[in-house]
Amino acid sequence: MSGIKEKTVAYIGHPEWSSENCPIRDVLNHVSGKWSSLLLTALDDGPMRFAELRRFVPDISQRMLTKTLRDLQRDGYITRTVFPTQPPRVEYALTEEGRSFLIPLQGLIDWAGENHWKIRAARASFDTES
Amino acid sequence: MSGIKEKTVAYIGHPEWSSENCPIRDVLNHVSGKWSSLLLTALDDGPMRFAELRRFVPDISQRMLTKTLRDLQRDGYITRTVFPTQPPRVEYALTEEGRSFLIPLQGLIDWAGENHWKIRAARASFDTES
DNA sequence: CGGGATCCTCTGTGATACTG
DNA sequence: CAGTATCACAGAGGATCCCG
Repeated sequence: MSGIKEKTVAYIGHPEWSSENCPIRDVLNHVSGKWSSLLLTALDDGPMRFAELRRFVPDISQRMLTKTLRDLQRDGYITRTVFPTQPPRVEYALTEEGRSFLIPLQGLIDWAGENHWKIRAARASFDTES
Repeated sequence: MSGIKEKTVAYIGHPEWSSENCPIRDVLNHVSGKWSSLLLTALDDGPMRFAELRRFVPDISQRMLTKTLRDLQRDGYITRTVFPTQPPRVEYALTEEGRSFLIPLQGLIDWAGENHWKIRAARASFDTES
């Protein structure tokens, strides 16, 4: 009995929190985004530039990289620093908030690494039975 | 230094894991779903019936409830048991896998509960500055 | 280098009505 | 009660071209 339900109920019950306003959903929607968690983990070792991030996540489009970074900045997970050189230099770095978020996120990533084979197996079994 | 980047790189680097096959993305896509994590936490106290879950999450549509439950079952997070009574009775329950998933999930939910005000504040500040 | 602007596709989600 | 079927839509994400 972990008590997870009670904590969740406290939010769901409140009509005020329903859907949009629910803080849980609010946070989860960022983990959810196809690239958010990836970019946050990329910045764990220190600031990175736009092109560096693009190389780190080879299959992201420029559009999505820009958009995801702006969203993360908007929510205070990262900072964006422009150095007025020629050519321009822009660095992205984790905030304290972003860094603290990596802790619970890592728990999830570890779980995924250890259990994804079970998921695949379950899925395969489910699909053949149907 | 949490080492989260190295663990992630191990997956991203591998061409084999890119996007679809990446186990991290695979798991995160389920936490992401608008209702998945909510339903999993709901089942933490024990099995529940379809209508019970619907009452627990008032703003979910029948369609999404059905679909999300089937997806969770497919991936082995929950079981679906049909009692051939009249009227029919169907119970959903966590598997061991589903139960173990709640542990890292709770870490994220706790973080959300503690930090969502910072996110809101950062967002508001970002929007007014622009 | 670090994006912005535009157009397009596809998936997730919702509303509604119907069924064993 | 516990769903299925159909239609509709918004937004996520991608492709491409352009710019200071």
